Amino acid sequence: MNKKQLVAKLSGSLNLSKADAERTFDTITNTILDALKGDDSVKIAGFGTYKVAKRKARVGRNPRTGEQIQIAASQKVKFLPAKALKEVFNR
Amino acid sequence: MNKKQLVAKLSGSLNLSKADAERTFDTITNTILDALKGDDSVKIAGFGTYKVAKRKARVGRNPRTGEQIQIAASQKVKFLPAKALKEVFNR
DNA sequence: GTTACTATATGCAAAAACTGCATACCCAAT
DNA sequence: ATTGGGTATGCAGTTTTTGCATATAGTAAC
Repeated sequence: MNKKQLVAKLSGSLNLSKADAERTFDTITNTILDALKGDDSVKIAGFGTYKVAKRKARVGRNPRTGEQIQIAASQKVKFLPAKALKEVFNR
Repeated sequence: MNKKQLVAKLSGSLNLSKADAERTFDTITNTILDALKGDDSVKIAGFGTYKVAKRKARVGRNPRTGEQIQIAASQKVKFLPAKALKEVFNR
């Protein structure tokens, strides 16, 4: 499912136009993003937690050539599924 | 930020009552969940992709006793941040 | 207020992710 | 409808993450 299909479904469920459904959805993702930018994690009970994880610089390797490569430190958004979410897929 | 705080923010941004904002939010997470249950991944352009990843069975360990334990195969929801999302935190 | 969930901390084995890069593919926006 | 761009895949080898049991503390939900 892509964003377009998701918005179409929401449009029906929420009784909104597709444009409004998309605006609503974008507002939510942007709100989550802003919180993460502000160095905050976002916990959604029953769904999961979004966190920004810091990755240290390290030595990697080009799999083609085997050449060693210095990899800079970075940050990535991690999603940790909540208990309820795990259970849905494991029973 | 927790769900309550997120809903409060959305209530403002979307000009909805808190109850409606929460309903809207829950509808979205449920829609995503349903898609994942249906063995589908959910791609959200500019944000990320939710996938169900299969984890193989493996050997674990009780950290208290050191006793070895067989861990069954399982599934978990993975979130892969989109390029745009990574760039926000790495520049 | 009471119940439920979540984070944490512990040691350690094995799975999985990460790196560059080219290709194929699918989506999004023009 | 076309095209540009993000995304998936495969490759190997090293780094990183995962998740086991369990109690406690803190937070959130109802």
